[in-house]
Order: sequence, then structure tokens, then C-alpha cells
Amino acid sequence: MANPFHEKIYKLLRKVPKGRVTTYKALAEAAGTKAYRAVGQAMNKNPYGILNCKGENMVPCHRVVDSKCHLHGFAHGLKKKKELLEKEGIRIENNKIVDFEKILHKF
DNA sequence: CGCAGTCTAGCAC
DNA sequence: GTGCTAGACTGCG
Repeated sequence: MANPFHEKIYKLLRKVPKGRVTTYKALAEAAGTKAYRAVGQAMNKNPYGILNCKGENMVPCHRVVDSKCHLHGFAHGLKKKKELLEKEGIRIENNKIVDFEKILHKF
């Protein structure tokens, strides 16, 4: 959270409730930018790893997918991401979100 | 499938 | 301090 950019991204992402997901596009637009890639960078470099979800400052980067509900890389591996999402009640099929539109959180 | 657009972080000079 | 490259993306051809 070194920059307002990251700050916004993390803040917005933390706003996503359990059992819901969001997209890089939504985060980028909500942050006031079009650099969708930068959002992904922030997730990958984010200091609040998913494994640090003990505190309130966690960044559920595993709840972030692309516009096509397709899961991309994950700091801990897509496999871990899938398990975490399913653990929250989200179904994953071939690295894709099931009922994507229903669990998609919009800002 | 491939190229271009947009932003940040990291490394090189 | 400035410059170039790469990356968890998206949209269009």
C-alpha cells in the first residue's frame, strides 16, 4: 500500500464479501484507471498475501478473476486459488467461475 | 490467435 | 534520477 493506487485496489478488494468475486476491470475502473494489468501486478506484489488472511488487512486476491471469469496466474498457484474459492462456496470449472454473474461483486 | 493500449514495479545505466 | 522490460488484463482484428 505504498501508493494511492494500491491503496484503492486493496481497499476495494477487501470490500468484496466472502463467497463473491470481482474482476480486474472492475477494480481498475473503480480505482479510476484503465490499467487492468497494473491491478494484476498489485495483486501479485501485494504485501497482504492470501495466506496472511489472519488479519483484517488481507487482500483476497483469489477472489479476483478476469472479465471472462477465467482464472489467471496466482501467487500461490491456481490450484490453491481454486480450493480457496470452493471453500467459500464458489464453484470452479476448468479454471473458470461457475455462476460468475451471480457471485460477481460490482462496485 | 496476435497486436496495441495503459500503469506499476523492478533492474540497468 | 531516467529509461527499458515484463506482467495475475482487455478490446479489437
